[in-house]
Amino acid sequence: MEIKNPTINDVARLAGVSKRTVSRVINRSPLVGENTRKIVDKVIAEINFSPDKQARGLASSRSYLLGLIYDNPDALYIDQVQRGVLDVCTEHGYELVVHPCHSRQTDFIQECGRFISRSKLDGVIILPPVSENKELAAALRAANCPYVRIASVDLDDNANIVISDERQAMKAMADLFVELGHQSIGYISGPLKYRSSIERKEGFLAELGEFNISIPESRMTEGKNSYESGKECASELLSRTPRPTAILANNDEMAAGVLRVASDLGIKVPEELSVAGFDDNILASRIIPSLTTIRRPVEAMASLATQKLINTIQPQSIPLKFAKLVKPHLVIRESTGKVAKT
Amino acid sequence: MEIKNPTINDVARLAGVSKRTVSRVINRSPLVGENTRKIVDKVIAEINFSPDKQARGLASSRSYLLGLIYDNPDALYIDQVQRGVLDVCTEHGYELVVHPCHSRQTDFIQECGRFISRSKLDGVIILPPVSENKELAAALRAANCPYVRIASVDLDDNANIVISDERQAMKAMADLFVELGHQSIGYISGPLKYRSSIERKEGFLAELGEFNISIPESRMTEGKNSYESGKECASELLSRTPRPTAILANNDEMAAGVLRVASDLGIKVPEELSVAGFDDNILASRIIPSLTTIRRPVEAMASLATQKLINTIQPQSIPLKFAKLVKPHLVIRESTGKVAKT
DNA sequence: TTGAAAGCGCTAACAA
DNA sequence: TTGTTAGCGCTTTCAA
Repeated sequence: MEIKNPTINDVARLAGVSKRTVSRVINRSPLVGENTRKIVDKVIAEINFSPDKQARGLASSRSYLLGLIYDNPDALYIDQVQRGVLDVCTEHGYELVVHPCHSRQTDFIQECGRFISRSKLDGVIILPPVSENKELAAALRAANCPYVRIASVDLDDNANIVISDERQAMKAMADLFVELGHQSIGYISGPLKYRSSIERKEGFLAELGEFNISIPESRMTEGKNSYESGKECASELLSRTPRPTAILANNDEMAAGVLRVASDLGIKVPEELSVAGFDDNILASRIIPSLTTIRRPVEAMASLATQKLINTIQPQSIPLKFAKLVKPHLVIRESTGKVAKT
Repeated sequence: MEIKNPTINDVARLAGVSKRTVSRVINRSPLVGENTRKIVDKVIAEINFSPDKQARGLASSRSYLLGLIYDNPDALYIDQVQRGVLDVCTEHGYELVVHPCHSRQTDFIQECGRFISRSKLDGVIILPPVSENKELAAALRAANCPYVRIASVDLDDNANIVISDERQAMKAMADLFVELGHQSIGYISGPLKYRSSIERKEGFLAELGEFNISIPESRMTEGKNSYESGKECASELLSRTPRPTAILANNDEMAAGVLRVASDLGIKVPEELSVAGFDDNILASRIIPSLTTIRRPVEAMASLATQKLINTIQPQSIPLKFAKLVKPHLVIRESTGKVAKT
């Protein structure tokens, strides 16, 4: 009792009702008789009908497509996000269209706009660091395009953002450094044009301050979050006298750069130098010595963001305990140890 | 002279021609007068019109959506592929929908079918190791869904596949091992249910054979391509007497496992043990010692696959020198060295 | 609670 | 070379 490509008309005919009624059943309208609904549902199941997205979209000006906008070189992070997003997407009949972009590009905002309009995306999820871009958010709001940002600072309404409390995580990292007895600490920040870099730096410094430890300017450098820049910053910090006994980098890539420089200089980690990063990317657990770092619940954040987005698109479709803040946590491995006794 | 949401009707009216003619211009039909075309193009530019994908799709039963099917844990690989695909996609007005899947799942084929039909994908690109799945390819062919596979062995028509010549690359790796003087070599293969694992293994062994070097069964293990299984296999191989002076793993993840075990056992790399992998993923260049490995031109392969796919969907749209075979190449780093003199 | 009919923006037979 | 006219499969006024 199957039909090749069943349409709403087939269902209507077979169920002995009108198209309109079938449409109501599909869209869970409450204005359908208990009995009628049953009959229609039965036919739908029998001929294995599922509504055509394009037709639906054309008629209702929706696409059932969500977009993912990012300008982030960390492939592992992207991959985890995609999986988290897709989990929720498929569950609710949405599909995910990816869009790596170049936020430095001059027509970046328009370019994103074109991306959204050319496929009539129902909404987008924006990853850091693009998520910090005010202009983009403003353009999206102006274009009436639902969006959710994933970020590390609170820069939007609850419905439009998922935040990881990185300040709090850095506090834990500072506590660890203190506990291990480090006083002479080097810090490699991310680009300070990003709020997240500032957030992490401030969180770390503030907590150290609680223990009356401060980091002089000469032991703070600004990196670019890349492996290469991690190496450059590490070379600089490790040439200082006295040499820091510990270095914290804004991410694992740069921390890997620190490990490399230390190895080249014959400095033993963690005996002579403790090193830590942020992200817990694949490197962190594989590198030798394995890296103490901070892990964000990336997939969970992505899922939450997607739920919020879908809830904006079709209100009340997902009953949510809409947490806004997610807690990263410290992962202690081999690269950190007690400061050497003098 | 802009219109809020210009449609084909606006263009037709303003250009003083019929809808049909505008449609012809949009679709580059040759059956349009030189003059008419100019006028229409001018109007299109003036009011910034771009055809609605959904409407187009509904009418022509196409979606301008391509799918990416994979079941591969290497995030970096996926990321590179996505970028390669998107490069070509956007250029030709297509969008990319991602679909990580579970090929062990029993209803895997149907699940992919649903993915394709629910968004009426115009075609899909399949990554290894799913790309080796015969059933999937057969189902796609039966469903008349254009596809291109990325693989390491020739298992389809030229139009449907892009191959990396991994056998050839493994030959180069074997040459290196021989050149460095290794005779006692350990090998960690990938799961031998995958053709690519077999291909790499055979390529390596065959070339060694050319130099009258053979690897006894006791120095060959079958890994699962994971870091953990790399560690297990390495423990096994390194407990053999005499100990191998070199170990080649089917991928970088497992090679990283070998480095870890060697480090734990106090075996110096490369002085006492040479190690090499395959993939050149992010680990390879960051880990200490950095890993000798093989790099495939992943982005280029992905772009080529996409061009082939689009060419299948709309014949002759891309003039192509349709290469089928792509050459990976050896990347020599710190983890390999001359065998220790006895 | 249900149905008839008019589109959504585009493509594609068929004519002219 | 160009236009007329139906739809594609669905949603949605409006009326019953």
